[in-house]
Amino acid sequence: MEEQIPLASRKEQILRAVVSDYTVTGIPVGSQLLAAKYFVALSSATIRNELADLVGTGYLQQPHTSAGRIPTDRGYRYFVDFLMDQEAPPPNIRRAAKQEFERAPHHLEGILELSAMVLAQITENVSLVTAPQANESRIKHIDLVSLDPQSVLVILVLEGNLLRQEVLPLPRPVSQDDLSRMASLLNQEVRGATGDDLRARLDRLAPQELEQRYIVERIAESIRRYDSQRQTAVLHDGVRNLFRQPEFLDVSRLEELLELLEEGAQLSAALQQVAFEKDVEVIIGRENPSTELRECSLVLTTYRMSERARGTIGVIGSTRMRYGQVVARVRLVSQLTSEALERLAS
Amino acid sequence: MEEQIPLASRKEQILRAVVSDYTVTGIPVGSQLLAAKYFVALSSATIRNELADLVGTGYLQQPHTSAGRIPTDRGYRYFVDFLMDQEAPPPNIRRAAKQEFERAPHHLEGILELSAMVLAQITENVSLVTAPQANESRIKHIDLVSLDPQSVLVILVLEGNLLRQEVLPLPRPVSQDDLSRMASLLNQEVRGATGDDLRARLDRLAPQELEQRYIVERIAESIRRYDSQRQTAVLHDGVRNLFRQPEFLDVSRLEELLELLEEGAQLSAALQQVAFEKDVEVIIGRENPSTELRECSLVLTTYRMSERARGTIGVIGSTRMRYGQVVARVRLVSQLTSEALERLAS
DNA sequence: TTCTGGCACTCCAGGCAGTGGAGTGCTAAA
DNA sequence: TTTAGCACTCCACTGCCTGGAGTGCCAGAA
Repeated sequence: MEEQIPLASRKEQILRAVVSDYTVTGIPVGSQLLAAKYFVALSSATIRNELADLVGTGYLQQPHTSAGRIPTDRGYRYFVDFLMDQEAPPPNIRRAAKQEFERAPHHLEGILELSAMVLAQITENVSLVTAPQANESRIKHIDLVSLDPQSVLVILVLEGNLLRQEVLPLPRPVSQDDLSRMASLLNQEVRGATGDDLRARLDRLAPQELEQRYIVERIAESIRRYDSQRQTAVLHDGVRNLFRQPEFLDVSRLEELLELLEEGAQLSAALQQVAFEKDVEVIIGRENPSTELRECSLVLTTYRMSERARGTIGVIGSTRMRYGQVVARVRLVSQLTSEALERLAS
Repeated sequence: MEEQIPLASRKEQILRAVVSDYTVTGIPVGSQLLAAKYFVALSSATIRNELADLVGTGYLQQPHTSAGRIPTDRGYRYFVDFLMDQEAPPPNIRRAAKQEFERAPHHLEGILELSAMVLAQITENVSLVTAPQANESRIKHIDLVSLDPQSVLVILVLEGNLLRQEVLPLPRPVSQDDLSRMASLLNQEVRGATGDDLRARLDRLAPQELEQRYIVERIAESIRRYDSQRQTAVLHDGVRNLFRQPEFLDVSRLEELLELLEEGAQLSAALQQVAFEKDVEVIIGRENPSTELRECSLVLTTYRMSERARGTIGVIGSTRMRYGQVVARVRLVSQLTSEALERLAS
């Protein structure tokens, strides 16, 4: 990351105007337009001089000689770091989002899906949400349901009221009554345990009964499998928003992005790296480690479910996005998500 | 549906050749190509005469005067009804699909997602799957987990090992022990009940305890809400397959279809209408009730979960698709899905 | 009657040139 | 330091042309 030398005030104003106008219209911004719309006191020639400087220092670029200017990644970066006004979401949007969350389901997955939906809607971009990371799932409750004498449905309630199920064949027939007894025994013992805890306490938990040992082993395995799956899953919503944007008229760009979304693993890696301390993080174009994302920007932040458990939420879109608006709205949804999830934690 | 008058045999052969070639290459088929590739014994002039007839009777059309022929919806229909060979999926595809299903999860949703994924992959189109319809969900098991003294997590296991959860506030504190007792009581009573059953038997089930009555009421409501939601949900997968097809180079067509997919309700209506008796149903272009789908074909069939419960599974894509191949593969996945689900039923 | 070779015709895709306009850089004067 | 003026560049758009693919039709062959 190279150091940013502050620009002279007027250059800043011009950069801001170019970015603001371009992010809204998508048309390269010329000196005459700037003079007429943003700098009535100045002539277009003066502005041309400044624009030429800004191109020289790498904040702006020209698609071709006789076109207006558009921001470079560096220009966006400067804008985001120093010039951007966070546009507080208008009251109707705020209200609508809140209302959606009032009717939120009482479980993790439902809330995350809702967040993805709302975020996509109010930012008019593609939203991304990961499940809470950085901690292992803890068991809240176990239930054993007999499907037939030789197989049992194991239901795990994890933190966040997350349900997980697994069908296990049994080495020998066990009745529902026995299963129920086993379940209530386990419930007393394992509340709050992680997959690793279970495995460690295996001998203490069930030295006697073969079935019980077997079931506990499989539960431990299931939780750990789930935890590792969860690391890579990235929810998304709002692909249809991309079609409205001229930069995605080129189908190959759309395809690239869609593959990334349906694939997920690469994105996941990018999202992991969002620092928890930071407020909202903006990653612009080529700043992105992955080359597929060189023309995309990410606006990311974290939400919290509990002291330890945090996840990433944000937006992916063209580098030409209304950063001020998007940042504020990502923050809004992150906050609503946190509130909904903290209500779950217990 | 107008009546189909059988075509003379040679016309049929030519129609078949046009459809076969066009569905693979996407290039309008000319008389010379046909003569060289499919009808060595005939001259291109002869074929031209037949082609002109087929255009006259509405089976083929010309994009413009000096182009080759492409099938009309009617041409595809005739092909599908009378000419199509079902191309049995090659052994490696068959095997790969089977393998995927061997590792299928043991619950309805997971299996349906898997079906959508596999079907999209092997047909290289967008797959559609609805949950089983035409019956109300039946309760298999109930569990009550105390979250805090004043709220309870209700877990329902429905047919197909489908989990449903609901958090209920309690009018007054109830301990986990009481909840467990209540749950085991309910389990004995309600196994196999539908939402309506519960409501009908409410007084018999729980005349005494306020909490129990309240919980049973909410369970009944939850199941019925779920049943009605389920009617409209349509899973889909494989949107990225569309990008490879030249007909979707036009972004607006993609957008239309994607909106339909993310919206879901309209599609749902179309899928409901698939007759259970029929084998595989093919709906071509304008045959479709919805105008958004006038350039799309659907290949649909049903899968069965149990005697009463069936769902719809199939593919949506451009009218130019390889019907013979797609039909056979939809049938394959439908069968694998049925097998996986019937293993669940108990 | 059916098929076929021949031929004139149609239409599209792609290349090419011309044009108007938007926007620029530079220079000289205010 | 700003600005008016001007020559210049480049793109987007249009019209034109051309080669080629494919056609329809007709007259003669089978």
